[in-house]
Amino acid sequence: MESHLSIDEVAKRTGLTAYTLRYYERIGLIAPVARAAGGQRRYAASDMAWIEFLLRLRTTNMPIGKMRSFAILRGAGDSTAPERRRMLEEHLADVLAKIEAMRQSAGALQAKIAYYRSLEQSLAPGSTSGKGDLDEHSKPLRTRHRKTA
Amino acid sequence: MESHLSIDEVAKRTGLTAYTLRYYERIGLIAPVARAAGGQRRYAASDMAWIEFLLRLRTTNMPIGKMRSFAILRGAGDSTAPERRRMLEEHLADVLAKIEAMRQSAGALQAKIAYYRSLEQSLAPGSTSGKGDLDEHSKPLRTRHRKTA
DNA sequence: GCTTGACTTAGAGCATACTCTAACTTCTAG
DNA sequence: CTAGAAGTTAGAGTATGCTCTAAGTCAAGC
Repeated sequence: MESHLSIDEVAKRTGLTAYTLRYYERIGLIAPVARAAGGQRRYAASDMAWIEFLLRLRTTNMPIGKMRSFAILRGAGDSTAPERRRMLEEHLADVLAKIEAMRQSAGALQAKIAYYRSLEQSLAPGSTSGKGDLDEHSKPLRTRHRKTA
Repeated sequence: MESHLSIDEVAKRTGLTAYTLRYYERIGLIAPVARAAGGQRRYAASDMAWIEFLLRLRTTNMPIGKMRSFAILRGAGDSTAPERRRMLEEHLADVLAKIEAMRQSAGALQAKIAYYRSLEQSLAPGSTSGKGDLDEHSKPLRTRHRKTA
């Protein structure tokens, strides 16, 4: 295990930029990383594991503020494990709901695409029936955004 | 069909705020809505259908800029249908990829939660073996963010 | 006629998440 | 020894997506 990666190495491996890695450290998402002589960052394997976990949270749209809270709890020791678990459970529920919402909408997009295809069929050859306004369908929709918390 | 909803009605039905509805109209996401005497907006059923479609795009994280492009093509008539279809197909591919990424990460979260649970088991009763640093696992990760376009 | 309340507009302000600049230091190679 | 590449910091700037304010208009009720 190479427990001494430079910031550029880490950037390459994680897909984050060096800017972002420093930013995450500044705001407390990543604990202060070890330094080589001269002050350069040297990332340990444990730093990498944590960053990878952060990226999982980011992939699932956890806001940075919550990631920070989580990071702080983590820094406070094992006694915060239950609270961290609860945070993850809550987040997971959000994630699963979001996945389901996206699946639904992906289905609607597929239907729309199919509709466009059939429309192109009836327009391309020479059917002069081109006077339908398009966009005649959509299933009911239920979304709620504001003041739901 | 009540083809004459006020902005507040539409806000209630869509979960958007009146602010957001006006904003969407201003930036060209929604075509200028019909007005009652006095200038007040009156949304037709077709407006509602379009807004619901926009919400599908939003749910699937399409940026407003792309929605705008789509809206403009739509306003340009049926001849732009093929291009719109291509846009949707591209977007759908993104969405499916995102869903898969989220599914993966949701799995990792579940594993983490299970880990916390077992940890709590071994910490709660009175096992004084509480000196493991936690967080010892994570599967490989592959993400790419910058300069991939 | 006057107030009230819901609407209108243009434009300012805010939250989130980076992204970059400026000025400086330090390591490495020739 | 010196040039260049790569790193450092604090802080400014940018993109996105709203969200709200200020000032004004309009219809309806008292």
